[in-house]
Amino acid sequence: MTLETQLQAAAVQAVAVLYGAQVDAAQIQIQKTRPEFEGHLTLVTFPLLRQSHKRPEETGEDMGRYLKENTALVSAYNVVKGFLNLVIAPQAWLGLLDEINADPQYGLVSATEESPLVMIEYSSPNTNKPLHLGHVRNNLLGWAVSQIAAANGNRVVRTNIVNDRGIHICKSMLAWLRWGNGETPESSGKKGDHLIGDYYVLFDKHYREEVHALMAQGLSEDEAKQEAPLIKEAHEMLVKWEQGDTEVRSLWEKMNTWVYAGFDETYKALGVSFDKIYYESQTYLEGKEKVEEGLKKGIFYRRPDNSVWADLTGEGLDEKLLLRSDGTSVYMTQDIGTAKLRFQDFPIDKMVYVVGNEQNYHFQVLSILLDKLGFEWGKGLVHFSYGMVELPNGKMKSREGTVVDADDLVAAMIADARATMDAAGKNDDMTEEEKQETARIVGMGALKYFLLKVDARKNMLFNPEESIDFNGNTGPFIQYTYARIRSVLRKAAEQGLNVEAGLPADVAISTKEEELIQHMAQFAEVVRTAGQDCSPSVIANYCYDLVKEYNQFYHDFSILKEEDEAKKMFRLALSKNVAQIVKNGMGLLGIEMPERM
RNA sequence: GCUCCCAUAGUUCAAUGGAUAGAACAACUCUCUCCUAAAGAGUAGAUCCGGGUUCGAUUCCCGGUGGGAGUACCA
Repeated sequence: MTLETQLQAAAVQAVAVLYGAQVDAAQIQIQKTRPEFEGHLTLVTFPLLRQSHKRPEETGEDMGRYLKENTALVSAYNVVKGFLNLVIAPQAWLGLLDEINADPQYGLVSATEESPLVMIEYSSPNTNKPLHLGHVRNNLLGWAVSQIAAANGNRVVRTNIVNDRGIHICKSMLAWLRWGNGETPESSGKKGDHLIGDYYVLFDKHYREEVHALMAQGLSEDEAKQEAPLIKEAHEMLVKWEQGDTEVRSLWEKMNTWVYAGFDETYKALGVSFDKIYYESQTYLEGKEKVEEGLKKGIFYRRPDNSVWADLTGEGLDEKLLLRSDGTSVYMTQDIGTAKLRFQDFPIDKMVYVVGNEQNYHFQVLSILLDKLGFEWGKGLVHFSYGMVELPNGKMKSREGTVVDADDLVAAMIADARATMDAAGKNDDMTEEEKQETARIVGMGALKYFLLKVDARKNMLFNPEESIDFNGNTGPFIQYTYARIRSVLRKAAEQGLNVEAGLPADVAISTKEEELIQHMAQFAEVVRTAGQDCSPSVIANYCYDLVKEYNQFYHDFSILKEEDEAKKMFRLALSKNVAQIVKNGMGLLGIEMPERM
């Protein structure tokens, strides 16, 4: 139990005894004491005035006296206006550190058989082009959210819905047939997803030429876009695909295989994985069935042109198309089908979709539709909506060639980490493999931390130069502190000091050390709140704050040269636990910690 | 047009309705005989505008202004 919750409980009791009133624990506001005042934790008395019928200062005095006399937690207090500053007793700090020290998983909760099952969908790529920076944010957020959910005692199923069918795939296929000369990943030396992406771009280039030519002949832009021979051919190919044409299907399968091999490499580099992958080619028919079912039940209606719609004007939204007049399915139909299959496969309690905020409306509608169709978790589905990643010179636009490719980015980050390491020259005794592995951990740590420290909901700016900065609020700064602590602990072990043996029972601790323990203990609460809000950025900023605080502390003295044996052991234990907590926290974000760097 | 989101130092980001709005980067000063200086200490610098709600507002509500997204028989 954290200090805050213990204090809250005691304060509830105090109010009952002093004022004979019942208050909720949530009504007891505890916060960290501002540095300019004496104390560790501060109780805000304003919310209690209704119960005490006294002025804020008097209420603070009453509460402070009660807490000091009746609990072992508080050793002193002072009142400033409506704020009751509490000094926590040294023994309480030692007890807390003991608690943290005893549990390497401190703050993390494991799932049991009865835990809620949370399914998290993320990544969800199209198979016609390689992953870019926007996907990277999605993948890293998805992974972090799933880790945090698991650390909050949920059973987690990570899932991916691959958009492997549709007109966009046909465009790549057509371009490859026409201009590819049988090129393969092996023959070209390109990653499969990049190869297919190149043909997608090639299609677009020729298609636009055709459109321009037609417009020169007097057609309007819309007409030209529809009448261009290439797009007509792509549509024909899509129809053949739907009919199961063997030639088209086998080409489609071949090219998808290339793309998946490419994606797997990227996923591996990003350190993400999935428990269950769904493919739209397998779910879109299910969606049609479900829509027909809804039609029979009268939830949806058919228009004279044969298209099927849902009327959501009662919910304050528009009418939404579910099946085209030719009977083919749209995006929404597929998501309904995927939901159906997932529900068959897993006893889902909660569904989380990690998808960009440009689809807020889509998920608002999906939630209502799933609910109408009888999915229990439909109403409560969570759209974990994240903002776009912008570049200093504007948005990423594939047509303008301003897309940041995921693989290029990963390679650049690792190369840069390696260059920085080599320049620092502290790794001269490492083998080449060790150097490369450390560079990978640090480079990826920089990238992941940069993307995860920002509130997911907000659009963010990705400045390539700043992202590879290793100073300040960055992943490598945190990793560096970790590596330094590990170094100290190694040296301590060489001197025969056993840090694993419990804490010294009796040692004088400084104010800074108390604050550090307080900060560490907060980790449990941070993980809990981050889990409720699905918020990786909260974890990231916590790790940074803790490490920054430790660094200030660390420079005040030399641990291994400390004369007092008990103090030395205490400080080693403190350091060890800071490292452990930071490692756990960063682990939730998918960021590894190097033993050396 | 309609709907939704965002607005904080020069820049990138923080702040369950709480005390004097925190960091980092960039700028300017200092600190390596020292467990890893990829560090630490210091100086300067901000809540878009106007109302409201209350003990108290960056936070909640209303109205502006400025940015972004959605509004397709695309996915």
